[in-house]
Amino acid sequence: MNRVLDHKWDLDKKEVIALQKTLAGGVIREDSFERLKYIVGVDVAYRNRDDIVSAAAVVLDVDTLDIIETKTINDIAKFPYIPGLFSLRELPPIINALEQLTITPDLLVCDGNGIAHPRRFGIACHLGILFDIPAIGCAKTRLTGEHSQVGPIRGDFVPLIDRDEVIGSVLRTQNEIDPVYVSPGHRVSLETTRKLILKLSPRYRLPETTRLSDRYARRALAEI
DNA sequence: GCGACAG
DNA sequence: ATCTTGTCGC
Ligand SMILES: [Mg+2]
Repeated sequence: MNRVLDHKWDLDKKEVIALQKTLAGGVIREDSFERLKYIVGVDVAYRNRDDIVSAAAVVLDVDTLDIIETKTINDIAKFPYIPGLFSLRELPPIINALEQLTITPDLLVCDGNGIAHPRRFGIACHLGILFDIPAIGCAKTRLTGEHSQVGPIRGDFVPLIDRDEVIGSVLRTQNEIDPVYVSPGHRVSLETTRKLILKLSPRYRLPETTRLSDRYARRALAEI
């Protein structure tokens, strides 16, 4: 698969924020896709000792959740982790892994937020925009936004709100288990984002895409 | 200035 | 996210 857009990555904090504000204008928050058959989960594993990182892209069939294709790559971290600028650290290796895939996936699932971000441009938006492919984000903890308490049953959810705007959902994927924070990344609506994450999380708190990509990335890092 | 803060 | 020893359980 190939990018339809690219930009400089060697930027300082100030430049990244400016870039996010510019690219955020291109994010599409409504459903805009033909089909959602092949779903790809992406994640990165880190080794602090030498800053070597491994990224994995795992393609699943959305209906059976069977693994269709997987690719892993090794790289070096070139940007620190800064809340709000997460995509600059994690996206380079992820893009590298995605470009190794022979299949062009219909949906990108990120381990982090989409528009549930201070500038409405989390990692799922950034990745979705670069490939112009539908994307959604599923974070384990909150970055920004407020919400009321969510019900205890799988499927229960409450809106995540920031500055009078709904930016995502706090979704219970398993009964009695901590909820996740889901938000649109690109070309997917709030409702479809919830429906997809729920479908991808039939047995565990996190979607299979996130669980598998995390596992493959760590396995690759352990081998070098 | 203080507190918050995806992975 | 990673670091980090032993320890509990199947
Ligand atoms: Mg991760």
